[in-house]
Amino acid sequence: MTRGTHERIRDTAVELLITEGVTGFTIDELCRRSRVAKTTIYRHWPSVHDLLVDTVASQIEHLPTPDTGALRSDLGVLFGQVMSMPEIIGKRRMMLGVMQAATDDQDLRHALNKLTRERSLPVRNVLHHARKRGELVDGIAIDHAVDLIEGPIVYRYMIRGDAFDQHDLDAILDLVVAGLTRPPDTPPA
Amino acid sequence: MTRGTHERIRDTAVELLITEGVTGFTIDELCRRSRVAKTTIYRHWPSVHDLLVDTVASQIEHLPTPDTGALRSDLGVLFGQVMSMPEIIGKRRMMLGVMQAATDDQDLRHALNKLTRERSLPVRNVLHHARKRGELVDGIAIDHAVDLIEGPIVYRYMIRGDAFDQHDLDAILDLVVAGLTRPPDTPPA
DNA sequence: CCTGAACGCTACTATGCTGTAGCGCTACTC
DNA sequence: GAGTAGCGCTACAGCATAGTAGCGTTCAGG
Repeated sequence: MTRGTHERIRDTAVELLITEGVTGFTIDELCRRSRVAKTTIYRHWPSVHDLLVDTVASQIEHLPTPDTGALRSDLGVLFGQVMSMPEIIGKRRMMLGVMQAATDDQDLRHALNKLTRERSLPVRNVLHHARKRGELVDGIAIDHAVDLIEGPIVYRYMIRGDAFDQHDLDAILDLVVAGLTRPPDTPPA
Repeated sequence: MTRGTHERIRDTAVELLITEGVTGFTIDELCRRSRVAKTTIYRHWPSVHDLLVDTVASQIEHLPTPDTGALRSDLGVLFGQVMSMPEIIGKRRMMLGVMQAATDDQDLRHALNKLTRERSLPVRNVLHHARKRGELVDGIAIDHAVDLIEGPIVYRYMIRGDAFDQHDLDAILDLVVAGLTRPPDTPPA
């Protein structure tokens, strides 16, 4: 009965999407890699488009929210572990391709929105914790704070494609937190 | 002699790249839009790859560096005018496609690097001015400051594809400048 | 043993793309 | 008036892709 056929296709599809991107996400190539017949793939998914959307949606991952008691160290833990995932740097091609394809494809856009929303959830959480502790400067919108934190990191590794070591990460987080938090001697309003 | 053939192809190529992105950048489609024969296009460029690289390279634009005497207002002027360009939002698809294609293509990568470097030049300039005036906190690397400024803006409009009005821009710039500059009552070291 | 589900395989249609060959037309130049 | 540069047009080869048809094979379960 080869129960694992569906899973094998799905796993190979994930690997193919990550290594080759959207433009290389091909049924023929998927056949070669998975050693599954093309007709079998079409027995599981009606079209390559549906398979692509499914594959993108499967990339959702739920990250834990650190709670060290201070915004700066929370962010250090959060992005430290994100950056240490070896596979994330390899997802650059995938993400760029999906983002571009999503401009023309509503299904992909929905899947991608879920991905990015889920991805930034821990950042939102640690920001809310910081606000409860009175760390945050008054009047900061959480949305803008999320942009401020994720923007430089994503920009550097995704857009520019530059290397990104621990020193860079610390420097950027220091600057960001300096803009978001009140000076240590300033009491909450 | 139809002197304008080369220019007509080039102009249509720019329009095609912007509206359809890299995946839609096709010789056949270029023929349809420019009303120029396919053979004629190949008489001007040896391959579609060369034409694409040329088209990307032609998108370089030199922005003036504002000098209002303060970092915050410099950035306000700079990004205010960048955001007001109506065509820039339409270049999202193009940029995403080019960035993805650049991961596999050295020529495209060079062209893209020139583009982004030229694009961030005014930001670097106003940061150097701010440093000379003593506005910047000591020890900040200009590279990191550029990431901090451009990152959130690019992230929001390019990655998330969200709307971006004057209020959002001001809020983000306020936060960024707060992290980069010393408090008003602190004298330079 | 028989049936049916799941899968493999080959072949096929249809499309769209790159790049080239060959021929003809026009208009400028000498 | 002859030559020539630039261009248009049709046709083609070659390739990759999406998706389908038809038939054979394997294997579990009754």
